[in-house]
Amino acid sequence: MKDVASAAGVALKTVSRVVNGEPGVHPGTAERVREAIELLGYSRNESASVLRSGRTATVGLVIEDVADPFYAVLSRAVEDVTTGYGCMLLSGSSSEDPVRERELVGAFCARRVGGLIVVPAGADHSYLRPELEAGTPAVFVDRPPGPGLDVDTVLTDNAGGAGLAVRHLLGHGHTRIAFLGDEPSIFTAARRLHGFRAALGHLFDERLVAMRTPTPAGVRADVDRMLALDAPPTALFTGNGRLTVTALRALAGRLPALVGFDDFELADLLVPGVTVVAQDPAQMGRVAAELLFRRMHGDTGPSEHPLLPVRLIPRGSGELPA
Amino acid sequence: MKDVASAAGVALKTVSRVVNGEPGVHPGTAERVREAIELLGYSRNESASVLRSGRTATVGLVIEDVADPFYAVLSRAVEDVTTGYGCMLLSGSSSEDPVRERELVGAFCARRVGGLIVVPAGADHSYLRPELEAGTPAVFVDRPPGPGLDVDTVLTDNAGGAGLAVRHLLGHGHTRIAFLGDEPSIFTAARRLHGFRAALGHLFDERLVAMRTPTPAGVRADVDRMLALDAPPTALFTGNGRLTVTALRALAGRLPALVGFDDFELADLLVPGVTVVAQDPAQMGRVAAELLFRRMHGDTGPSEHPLLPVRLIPRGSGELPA
DNA sequence: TTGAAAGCGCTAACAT
DNA sequence: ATGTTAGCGCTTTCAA
Repeated sequence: MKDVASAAGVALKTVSRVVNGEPGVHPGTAERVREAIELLGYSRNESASVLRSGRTATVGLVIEDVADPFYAVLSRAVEDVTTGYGCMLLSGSSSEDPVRERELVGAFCARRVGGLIVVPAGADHSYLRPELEAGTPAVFVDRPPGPGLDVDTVLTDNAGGAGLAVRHLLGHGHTRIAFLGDEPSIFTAARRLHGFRAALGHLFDERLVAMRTPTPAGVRADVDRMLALDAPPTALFTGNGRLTVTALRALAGRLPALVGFDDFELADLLVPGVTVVAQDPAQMGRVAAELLFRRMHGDTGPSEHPLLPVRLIPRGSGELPA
Repeated sequence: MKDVASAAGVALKTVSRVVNGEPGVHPGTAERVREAIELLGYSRNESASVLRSGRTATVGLVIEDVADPFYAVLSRAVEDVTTGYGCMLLSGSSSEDPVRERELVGAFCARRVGGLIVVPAGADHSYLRPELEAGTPAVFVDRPPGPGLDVDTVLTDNAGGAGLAVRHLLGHGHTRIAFLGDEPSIFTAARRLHGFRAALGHLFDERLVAMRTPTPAGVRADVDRMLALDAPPTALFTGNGRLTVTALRALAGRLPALVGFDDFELADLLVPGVTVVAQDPAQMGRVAAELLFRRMHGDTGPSEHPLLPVRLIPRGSGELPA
């Protein structure tokens, strides 16, 4: 910057003004400065800028796994909003590991991000309190924070969606409906089980519930066990997109009626088409990012907790008769 | 840091030593410092550290679109390697826009990333030369840089893969094979067309080639046109994952034999299963990231250009008779 | 083993 | 419209 200033024959501060688009610079002077910048290949040192001004133009995003289409789409939506506000996105995958989640948040805070969007893996987020009090806003997405933390959340109507699926299957004559879900320690899995159970009422049967990390072998074992029961299920509700796909493979032709939570590409091209309760990960990302930017721009109102709706998309598998 | 120092009764520099794990600090002193850090909730200001030391512990990744499974998986692989080296990942989607690509690279350089991994959207990368000369290494992935830039690249054997697909279809008796590809200005699309043409030889027919951004309406129009020819194609080669899926929808039951470039989830569950020439985006990300870190660690050998192999996965659609 | 002082590149605050 | 000065929080260099 010093070099640019002397090349353009102006003071340091004038270069700073041009670089930051601040008003009060003669157009001719600005032009000379820009030429010098071009000539010298100057690029502003963001670290120095952040250090001095305290402003970052960067937000941090912690998700579970970018390679998961759900989070990939969510990431893209967050990125688009972020870009619209002239900011960059730092992001990382926690792989469902609370330690990694905390490391990522720590690394983001050390880089003085202006705000955080977090899909939490852990159940205790008290480590975030100092940052929140220091003025770094955070929005929790898909799952709420641990107890005692009053932050904005953007969640899906998990229980309602599960209820939708169950009522759809009941309406097609099913009374033996099984639930395949992720580990119950995961918030969304627990909420979906809750909605499933509530909608089934007295038809709920403990033996038709299996919850675990969806490995092919594990899901196959669960499916085999259930199909071998005296009164096997005639319908299946799968608690997330990965589970739906894993279950379809495990079923291998023995397909009972099936409704899955989460939409996925090609669900319409399978035979039969897969009926799903669809969330909108892009909307989730957009809503969370817009909320974060409102906070970053000084909105100090009470914390907000939008609940995003889901919709059932019938495609065939959920309309098979009992 | 100053507060921590006075709380622990030591000098600033000692705190710095502890924070950075530098040797030559009495264990007892270090412990006192750590307690003070814990007590005050201190977290190191990365911007100040970068400003002074010049080191960043951050790398930048420019891809086309995180929401695309191919790039999502590649991102994750890059992230994993990056994390292994104790670094963070800044990433952004160019949406196939050269201007955006350049903006992203500029933003990363302003943040003084230690290195860049770029899936280029543009055809001119001379803007990168100052950064490269300033010592920021770059690795180009999936597509090479514009002319005149001597950087490492990690590419897939696009032409070879297309040849593999064509020979597979020829082997099943097809002589009228159509090619649906992305815009020819995209490197991979051009290379795949090249391989397709070379493998077909005199059987190549201009009328059986359509290249464009794969919108549902556009692909449908192409497919309809080709199927209406006097001598319609009996087999189809689709030039990337998105195209394969879009074409499957457009075909809607009128499926000729089909081999697609790029594997995709559920390709095995469709009926018939979709035969593909599979790339390995995770390997691509890993190879590129490892190469970048070697450069960041001072390897100044001649630029490298690994060509990643592909493999044909027969699943049914590519084995349909002519 | 520990500390003091200088300065990284920039912007805020205050001149001119 | 432009310039001067101080200092952001850290690491480097050198000294004790």
